Amino acid sequence: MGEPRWLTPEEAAVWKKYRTLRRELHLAQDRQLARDSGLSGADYALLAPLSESPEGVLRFRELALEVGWERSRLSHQLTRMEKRGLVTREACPGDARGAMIRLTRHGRDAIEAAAPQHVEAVRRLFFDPLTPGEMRVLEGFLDRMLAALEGESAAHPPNTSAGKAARPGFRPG
Amino acid sequence: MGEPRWLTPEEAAVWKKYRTLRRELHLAQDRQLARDSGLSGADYALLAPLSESPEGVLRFRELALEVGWERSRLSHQLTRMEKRGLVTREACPGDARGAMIRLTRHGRDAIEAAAPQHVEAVRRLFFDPLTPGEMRVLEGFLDRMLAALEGESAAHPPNTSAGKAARPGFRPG
DNA sequence: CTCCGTTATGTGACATGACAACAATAAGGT
DNA sequence: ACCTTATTGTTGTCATGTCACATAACGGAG
Repeated sequence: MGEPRWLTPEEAAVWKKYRTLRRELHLAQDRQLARDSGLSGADYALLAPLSESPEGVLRFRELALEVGWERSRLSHQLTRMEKRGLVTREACPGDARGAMIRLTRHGRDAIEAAAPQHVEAVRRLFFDPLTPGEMRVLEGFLDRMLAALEGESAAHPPNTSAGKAARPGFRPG
Repeated sequence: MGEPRWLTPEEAAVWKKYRTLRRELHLAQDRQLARDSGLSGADYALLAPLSESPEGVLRFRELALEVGWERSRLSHQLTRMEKRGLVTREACPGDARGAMIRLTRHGRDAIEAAAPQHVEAVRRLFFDPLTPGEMRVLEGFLDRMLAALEGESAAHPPNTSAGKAARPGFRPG
């Protein structure tokens, strides 16, 4: 092993800014959601795809694929949300192992009340500072970085991006 | 308040990719560190600035400023690291409130063993997929997004609305 | 010097999330 | 049918991180 390819000062600065942005943006959005609607970012991430599904119901497996979470994380989060009356679990017809996750009336009310202000926050903090040209550049290296990640741990997390095309709409979290 | 500025399909796709990248990159790096050196990302984040300071000592306040963490988070993490023998706490000369955080021998060994492989991972996953031009573009909007975040804590009206929301995910037009 | 607002750090309670081990069911080969 | 393997979810455990609050010491105004 030779000398590692240390970061240049410029690279170190960018890396530090990236990590700061990641932390602060995440925090700002969680706070905005909690303050304006009493939901956590995790709640919103799950309520959004559920609210977009035809009947407000998704199979556990489908929801996991949609949000790209590990199963245990999803299961824990659903347990917490079930306790708060946001979703319910039902048996899955045709597969006794499966679980259907259903949005409750309360859950739908919550996401619908939360969405406008949350979208506004995403715009203000993320898209408004971007020019259209920059957004394309951004998408380009998001794609390349995600591709680089695929090779990293071959069998670990469920891969969300490569599957179906994104539906028109909004799924923050 | 009128209709929210919902995300376009392109924006929604970029936003989803960004969140996926944030999650997967963070996870990949934590795993790389844990596997190769037994340190967590939080450990590394604190050991790095400590190891770069002249004596391997920083005042709590300086360390907090350096990494940008909340005080309580830093305090908790230092307690855990102290238990594992990575750092020690000492009194601060000249200010009885202060705490000096000192890297132990074990802590220095750990960060020095971890650094080469970690830097290599950062390169592979973050910088290698970027062209030099893209890196400058990236830095530009990192700066602008960070600036947008600064204004956030100041002005934000409490949740006055509860007005009826459009279906989350439904994009008008 | 005393009062008092500010600054510096610590703590407890709780939500979140990763990992590994488990239970149950489905699927597939022989 | 039988045995083996893969899929689906769930759970325990532990590290992390946030919030609200507690504590102590500094520093300036009177």
